[in-house]
Amino acid sequence: MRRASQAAAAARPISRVRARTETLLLDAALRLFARQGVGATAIHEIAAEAGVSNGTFYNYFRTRDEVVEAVSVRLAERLQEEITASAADVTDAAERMAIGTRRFVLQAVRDPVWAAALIRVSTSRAAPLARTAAPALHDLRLGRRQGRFTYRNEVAALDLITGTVLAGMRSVLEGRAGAEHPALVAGLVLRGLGISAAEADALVRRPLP
Amino acid sequence: MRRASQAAAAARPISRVRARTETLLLDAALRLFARQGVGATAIHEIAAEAGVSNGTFYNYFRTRDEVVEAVSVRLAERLQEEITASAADVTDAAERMAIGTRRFVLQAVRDPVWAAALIRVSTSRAAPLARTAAPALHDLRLGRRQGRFTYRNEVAALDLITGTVLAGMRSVLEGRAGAEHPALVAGLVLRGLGISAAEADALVRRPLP
Amino acid sequence: MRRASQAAAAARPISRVRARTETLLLDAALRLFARQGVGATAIHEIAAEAGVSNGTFYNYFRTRDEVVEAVSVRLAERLQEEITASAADVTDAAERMAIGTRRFVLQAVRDPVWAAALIRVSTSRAAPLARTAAPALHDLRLGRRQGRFTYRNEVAALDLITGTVLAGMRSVLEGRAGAEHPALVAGLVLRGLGISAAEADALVRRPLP
Amino acid sequence: MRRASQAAAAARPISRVRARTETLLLDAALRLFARQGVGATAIHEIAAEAGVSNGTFYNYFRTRDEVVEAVSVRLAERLQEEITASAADVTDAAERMAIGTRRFVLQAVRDPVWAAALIRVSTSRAAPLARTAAPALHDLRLGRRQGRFTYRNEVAALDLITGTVLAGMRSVLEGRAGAEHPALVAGLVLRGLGISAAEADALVRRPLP
DNA sequence: GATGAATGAGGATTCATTCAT
DNA sequence: AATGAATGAATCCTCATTCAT
Repeated sequence: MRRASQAAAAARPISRVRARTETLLLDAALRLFARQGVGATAIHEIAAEAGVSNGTFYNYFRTRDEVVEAVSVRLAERLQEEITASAADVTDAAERMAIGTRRFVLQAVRDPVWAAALIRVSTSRAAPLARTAAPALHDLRLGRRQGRFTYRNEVAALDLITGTVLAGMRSVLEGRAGAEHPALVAGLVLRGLGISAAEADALVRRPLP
Repeated sequence: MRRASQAAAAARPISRVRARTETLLLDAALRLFARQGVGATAIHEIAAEAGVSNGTFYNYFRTRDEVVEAVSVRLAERLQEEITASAADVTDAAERMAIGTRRFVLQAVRDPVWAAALIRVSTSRAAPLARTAAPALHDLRLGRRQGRFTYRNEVAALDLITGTVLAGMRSVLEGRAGAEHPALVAGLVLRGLGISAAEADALVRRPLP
Repeated sequence: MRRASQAAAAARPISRVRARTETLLLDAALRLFARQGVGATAIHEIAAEAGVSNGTFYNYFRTRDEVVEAVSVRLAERLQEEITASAADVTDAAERMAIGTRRFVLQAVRDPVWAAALIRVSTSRAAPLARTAAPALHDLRLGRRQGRFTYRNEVAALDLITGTVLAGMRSVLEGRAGAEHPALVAGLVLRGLGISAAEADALVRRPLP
Repeated sequence: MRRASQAAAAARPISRVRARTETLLLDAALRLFARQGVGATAIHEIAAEAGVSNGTFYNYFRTRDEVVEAVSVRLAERLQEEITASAADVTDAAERMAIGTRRFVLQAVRDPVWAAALIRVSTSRAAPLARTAAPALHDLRLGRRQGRFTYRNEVAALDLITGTVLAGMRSVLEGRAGAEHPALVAGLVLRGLGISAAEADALVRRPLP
């Protein structure tokens, strides 16, 4: 991030109208990606869903990939806030993990559109997954340092976490899961990371912050 | 009109030529799905890859979804054989699970095309996943009856198994994983299902049958 | 019609099987033309409707136009028989016309498939109309010689006859007409040709031969 | 956001450009339907004839049937004007009929493209015929109330009028008819409706308004 | 004679993108 | 900033026709 670009940005403050239209477009894209998937969503549909004209889209994004990218960033940002807000002052890695995994699956219950978009986007592009998984990786390492988690390989442990959580979200979206699903999924992940069954149970029963 | 020909006509014996062309098309589709994903593969590409003309495709499949379906079935069938052959006379559910999960991830090492296609297809359609997961479900239930696995919810346990294995396969395909990955992934899954770390380690070290 | 071709035909008498398959194909084509129109009927549909394979069609007709032509001829031939048989020994042109026009419209009641095919074919090609109209033209001229019909122009008079009869057939096919329609249509045509209303009425009430 | 623009947006004011392109496309379609028939006209031909690109067509019509429908409406509209303008202040139904039928056939002489399109369209779809025939039906009923026409059945009488006129137009288009054809056809129709030959002759000789 | 697999030209349709207003 | 008309490449799909068996 160079000074110059910052200065340029400062020089032409984004107008309120422009910001609003961009939000309309991003929200529309997110809804459609969730509903129909990334590949099946046409640009004119996004424009129509946002209530603007076809051409307006191109005042904001140059290509379709650019919207997909922007939507991913937006999804990731919401995640970050989610994670940060939830577990800011929790220091035990196991507890952090219990919170994070449950929040994700819970979010699929609360905001299926968001969850569907996350799944859709994360299966269509490899990049954003890394971004989304960053906090998990952080807690994983923390847990090992704290002697809470025992695992031989970081990549495999991340597979356990991200794979199980994503599958859990899908189960929620497809109606196979009950209200307990966030806790159940979190419990299995914790056991996989070496937490005893009893403690895992206890951890996932604590109220979410 | 002889009996034989009548019977033959009723059975609609698929001609050798027809069977061969269908195989060419399915193999071509599988390769392309693996390489580019389902959504990004045009029908004329499949035809070209199979070395037949554009129109020939439509003598075999009516729509693109129909090929996707056929490819999934084919992938699932290969799995079934794989699983069945590998663990036919293993009775301990934990050992069966150790075999099955390792075989899947190992298969991603050995046949990346197959693995990529499986991942691509399983994220683009919900249906075939159930088919693929059937043996896992069987072993899961068996393990509970045998007192080997402890889990509170079947759906969540399946999320653990399928999610982790799929993520493990992705890690292999994307070059993040080493030669041990099949065993590592299997070990984490077993621990998640309640097997002790020590025993899980032992189970995933046994040579594959 | 040259001797040579007759001799040739005699030399290779059309096999019973061949004649039968041709009939199957022509009947199938006629049904489909009636049902869907000439333009919307694919050759493989004709083959399927006839219960033979795709390629067999081409053992009988070289192009699609050839079937259309053959169907028209067949339609015209049936007409000729119809007309000839019905009015063979009727000498009064007005009565012949009363019979011919009624027979056509009546045929639409009795064999809607035939009628629909005739309409479909006669609007898609100009040629067969002339063939079909030949007997009407003959009776028209006869009537003038007999002093029964008064009209100033032959083309216009033919327009009256063929136009009204075709429109009458359409009304029958489209369900707008009752059982009396053949007689009603015939009566109007006769009056148009100069027969008094009273006599026209009497003529179209006579039983058909 | 001003009132005016809101109202305008609600009314969706068809832009001048849009209206012009639509006219180009409709005119092009009409010419091609006349020249080659409805079924033999490809959409890219219409676009080319109109001088616009292939895709532009689809900004105006969703399917080919939609253009056919639009062309029929357009033809029918022109008819209405024709009829209305010609016979606005003629009260005698027989005279109105003499005018209407002659105008139609005359129009085939003057604007063969229009006439060919009308014939092509009216034989390919049933619906618009009703629209076109509406004025004829009106005059028919008027004539019966005035005691000018005698006919037993309305459907049959309409068959006489529309059938004969269409056949007359075809004769004109196919070069079988002379300059008198409009009057000749009209005369035959009138006689069919019960007008005496002498009076019919007189009526169809009057100059057209 | 019959079969049906293969062909490929041609038509229908979609959609990302440009641009003048 | 927004509009929406126009574009044309790309894809899907159909179907008449050929030909080896």
